[in-house]
Formats: sequence, structure tokens, C-alpha cells
Amino acid sequence: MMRINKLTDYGIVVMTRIADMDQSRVHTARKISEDTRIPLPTVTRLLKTLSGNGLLNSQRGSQGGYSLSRSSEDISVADIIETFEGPIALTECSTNTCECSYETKCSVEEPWQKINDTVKNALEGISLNQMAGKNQNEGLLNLSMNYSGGM
Amino acid sequence: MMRINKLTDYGIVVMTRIADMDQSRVHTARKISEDTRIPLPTVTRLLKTLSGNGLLNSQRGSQGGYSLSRSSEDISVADIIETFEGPIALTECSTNTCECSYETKCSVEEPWQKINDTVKNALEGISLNQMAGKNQNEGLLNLSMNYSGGM
DNA sequence: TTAAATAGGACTAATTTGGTCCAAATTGCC
DNA sequence: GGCAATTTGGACCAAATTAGTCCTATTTAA
Repeated sequence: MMRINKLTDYGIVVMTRIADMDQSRVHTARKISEDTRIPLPTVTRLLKTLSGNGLLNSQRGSQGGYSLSRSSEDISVADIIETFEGPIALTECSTNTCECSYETKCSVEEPWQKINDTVKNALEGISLNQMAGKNQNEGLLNLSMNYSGGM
Repeated sequence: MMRINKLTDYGIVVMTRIADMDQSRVHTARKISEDTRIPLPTVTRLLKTLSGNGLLNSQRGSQGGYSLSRSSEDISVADIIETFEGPIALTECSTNTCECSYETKCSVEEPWQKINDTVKNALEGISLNQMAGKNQNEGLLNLSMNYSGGM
């Protein structure tokens, strides 16, 4: 079915959850597990991966926890996917290290790279902010507020 | 790495190969296997799947073989992928039968459908003709134009 | 010092995928 | 009519990947 892995999917859920929480504080694995109902051992692993790859900041020790390393507008779905699955590459031919063993495969290499770029662009174009719920109900309000915000 | 399955990849190679052959004749599994260097048992399985899903016509018996059921311009990469992997759905939430078991997951459903549509559109925009060698130099120029980018 | 956290990694079970093979049905040709 | 060349359908197993858990070490606030 050509889908992303379950853990990647969970990873996006976890990130979305954190994006929805108070940005001025850190949040523990336990709390995130309770909120998302994803089992704690799995959540801890997800968080370790996410912080290891720089998408989350972590603070150890008592009162520790995790927080976004950047604004949710500056984190894309592609960032999260790549954290769990490495570079987005629909086929081996999509990468620059294509080692085609079948004759006709190579004639297919260039098209695949274009396809891949298209998919990648699409995923890079969605920010965590868009995934999160905050703006869901008041998207139009935010729009007008942007004017008074004074850019 | 979020990639399509190997068999799907092979399926595209096989279809591309057939698109490059004489359209007025049918082509045997054996010949296609030799051309692509994909093992015969695997090729026969691919061809069965492809004809079973209507992308190829098959003719049984001596002098039998396979041929494209439609013009190569009317077969998309998405068609082939869906033949092997079912509907394009990056996550369960991308389908209309989403049964989210985790609380926050559902807030993520709508964005995923948009992402999915974008990817799907991209893949539907590439014809087998573009993959095949015939138009190798100019076929893909319009690929980027097919992607509207707007979410 | 202790309790609450994260960090790192090993390990196993479950699932999916890749690949092969066999028996049956169909068709053209001698 | 019989044979040879095909596709058809499905079963089967091995290999690879993925999901999920657990243990121990380290860090830090109170």
C-alpha cells in the first residue's frame, strides 16, 4: 500500500501533540504517552529518535522532558519522515547512488528522480503547524491578526 | 525509507519494457525476463498481477503472450503502483476508512488526506510513455507543471 | 541522597515481502 | 488428436523488515 511505517506515523502524532502543548515548558514521555495513548516504551523510543535527530530538545533529570527545537512552522512533515526513514527515496533509482542491475531499469532512473522530487516537495511543504490543531477552529481569525501583527 | 516495494518497482520496469516493444504483437514472459534480467518466475507473477488488474491483455496458449491493454500514454505510474499495492495511502488516515485509535491522531487526518492527494496527483501525472525510452529526452518536462504545489 | 527523567542499545516477536514452484487450463500447429 | 508453448491460480517457504519491549547508565532538581 506504499505507506510510511507505523512508527513514523506515530512520530508525527507525537510531534503534533507536542506542537499543541505549551511551548514554554518541556513535556515528559509519560505525559505524551497518556495523551496519545501510544504505549510508553514506544513513545520513549520515538522521542529519543526525534531528539537524537535534532527535531526535539531534551532536558534530562527531574523536571526534564522534551520540547520542539524549532517553531512548529519551521518543521515539515518531510523532516519527521526523514528522521525515521532516512532520505525520501521511493526507489533505489531515486537516489544518486543508483546501482541498477537490470537492463531497462536505468532508462527509468531519471523519471524516478523527478517523481521523487515531486513527492518530496509536497511533504516539505506541510509544516507541523498545519498538522497541529491550534489553528483548526480559528484559521480566519489568525489571518486578520496577521495584519495587525506588523511584519 | 518510505519506498515502494521491490515487486512494484519491477512491475514498472516490466511495463516500461513492454511499452518499448512492438505494440502490434504479444510478448512472452520468457522474453521479458530475458530482456529485463528479472528471474522468470518473478516475471510471470508480475505479469499475472498486471493482466489480472487490467493493465495488460493476455493471450493464452502457443503464440500467446502479453500486450498493453491501453496506449502507454493512458497508463500512469499510479496505475501500476496501485495494481501491486492497492490504493495509494501513506497512512491509514489517508483513506476514508480511517479508524484512529489514538486521541490526537484524528486531528491529523485531514492534513494527511491533502498530503496523500498531492502525492497521488504527482504519480497519476506520469504516464508509462514518459517512463519508456521513446520520448526519453522531452517526456518529463511537464512533470513539474503537473504539481500545483498549493495545499 | 533520592526520585524523576532521558540515553543508548540489545533483544525478540510479529508481520511483510520476495521469490519459487506446481498443477490446471488454453491455444496453435503438425 | 496429440504435443508443445503459453497463461492461470494458488500454495508455500525463506528472508528481510518492522514493531515493540526491556535493561542499565546517566543526568538533574529538590
